[in-house]
Amino acid sequence: MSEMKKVVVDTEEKSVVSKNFIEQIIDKDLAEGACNTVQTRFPPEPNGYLHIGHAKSILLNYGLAQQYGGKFNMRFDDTNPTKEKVEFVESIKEDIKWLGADWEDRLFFASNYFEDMYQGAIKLIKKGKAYVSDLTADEIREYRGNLTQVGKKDPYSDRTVEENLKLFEEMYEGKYADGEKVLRAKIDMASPNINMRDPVIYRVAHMHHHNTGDKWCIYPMYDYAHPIEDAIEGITHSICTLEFEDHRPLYDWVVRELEYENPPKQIEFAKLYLTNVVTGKRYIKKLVEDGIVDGWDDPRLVSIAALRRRGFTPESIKLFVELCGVSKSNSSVDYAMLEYCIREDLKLKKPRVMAILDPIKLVIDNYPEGQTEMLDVPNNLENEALGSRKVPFGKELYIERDDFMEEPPKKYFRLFPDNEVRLMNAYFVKCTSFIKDESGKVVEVHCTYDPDSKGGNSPDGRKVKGTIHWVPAKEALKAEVRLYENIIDEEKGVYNEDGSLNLNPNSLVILKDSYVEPALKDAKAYESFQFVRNGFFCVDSKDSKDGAPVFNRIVSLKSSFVLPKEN
RNA sequence: AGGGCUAUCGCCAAGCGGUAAGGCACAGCACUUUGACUGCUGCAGUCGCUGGUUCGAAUCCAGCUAGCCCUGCCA
Repeated sequence: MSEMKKVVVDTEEKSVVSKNFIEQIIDKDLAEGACNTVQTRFPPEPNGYLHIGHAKSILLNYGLAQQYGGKFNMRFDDTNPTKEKVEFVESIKEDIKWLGADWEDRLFFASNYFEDMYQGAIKLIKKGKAYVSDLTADEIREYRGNLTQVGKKDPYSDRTVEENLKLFEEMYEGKYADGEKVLRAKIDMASPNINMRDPVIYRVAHMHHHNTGDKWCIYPMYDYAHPIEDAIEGITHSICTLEFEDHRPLYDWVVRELEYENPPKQIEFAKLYLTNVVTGKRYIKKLVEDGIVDGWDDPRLVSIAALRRRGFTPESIKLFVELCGVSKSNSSVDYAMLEYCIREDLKLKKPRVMAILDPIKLVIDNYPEGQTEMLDVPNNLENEALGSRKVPFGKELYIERDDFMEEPPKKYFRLFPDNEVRLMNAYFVKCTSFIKDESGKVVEVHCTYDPDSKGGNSPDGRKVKGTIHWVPAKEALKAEVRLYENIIDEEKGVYNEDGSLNLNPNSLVILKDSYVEPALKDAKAYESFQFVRNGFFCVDSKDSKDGAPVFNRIVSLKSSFVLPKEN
């Protein structure tokens, strides 16, 4: 795995790849002695599946730790039992491992710090910096004011330290019902930053917690809990997304009032958005419910599980995240960039095999009846280490329907009457005739081959312009192939005017009559290949059966060939 | 009495007062047993707008405009 070194000074070119703004902050902190090591973390709430956006955060945090010789923690931010589920902690761990971010022995749960947080709250109360309020949720909202109006003093904010201590302990003991009392930080009801208007830091929730069971019935709020979690773990740079910028004053307030040494620093960056994809939980939920996708890991989605199933690799995602960069401006990265990354990762690593997606039969009239030759075909011309394989060749083959035209337009150099092309890795072949059915559809193409051109070159030195791929009709394996397009209709954007998703009706095309080389019969789940001229494909992990793989197209190959429009 | 943040090519993104990096996309040429790959070439006379400071401004100052975020006992 390559180092995530950013300051690559190419002595030849004298070019310098500059650091992103977070690296610049860390460099400065290190230089000024604000910290002498780097400790980062990824702190998801276990309330859903991870997606490509999370991958950016994971890889950013992990990469920074690596780059600075620091450490990376995995931490579940499980401070709200009403939303969290164990099934998600497992899937999240699996996804992060797959991405290659290694937390070593540092797997933590915010819930393991509940005692520290409780003690911290008592400390705040004793300092006169927190109080118990009896206001209802509605009243708190009302007292808070709004964007243009300052808040009003909470009538309970003048309770004595002793009274607050007693009340808070009673909250802890379970004397109060959910919502009856909260603990508030005493800051400034007139602050222009609404987060500072005496934020609630503890609420009552009589609920079973996946980690702490029934031990607690009061739970800390994110704004109070998060800085404590970071401080306890010795996090130096607490990296989160832009929407938390307004929370930073509160983050700093907590760290300061609780008097933590080596206070962690919160840094915010812009989330990764991709064009033409859906990441919203409720939208995906609806897609699943409506049967439009077959689950959270449907290959058209961009959850980590979906990307994995589609055939993306951790390396490709890492490359993608690096190419996207890190900044503070909201942006939406073109899906084409992701496609570039997976092609880039796979092109030298995977065997290039032949598969016919939409078959039409090709008969070589002068080829001996019943003869089969086993051709030795290199797996990847650009990577000899991948070796070679045997591909049977015979009188009857399948070729792509697109590779034959009765009346070709200009610049068409595939098969058409009287034209000679090369069958990849095999022979030159010249089209002699074709057969149509009653409806006029071509059902069979006939040709003759040049026995001297075995391997794909003619000894007389004549050239052909086109090379097409094929599969032996008898030995080929019939396989289901699934072609994908963005689930969103690219022309009109993600949402319709009524807020519904603007779905692409062609996002999934299932081909039931495709043929692949016999060598692919035992391909295993997640194994991927380049289907020459058709793209990169991956064996579906859900629907493949032994000896009957189903192939997902990960991405097509680029192509500058466009068939001229009819008429 | 609103606050915070952002704005550089179609999409990302460097740039940190000395005269617009790079990647993706796109286009063209060459090569080609993948119309792929690879190689080469092209692709911002200008940095949201308007003023100002300066020998010099994307960079500093002022004012404006646009977009995003914030009024959970969610994270």
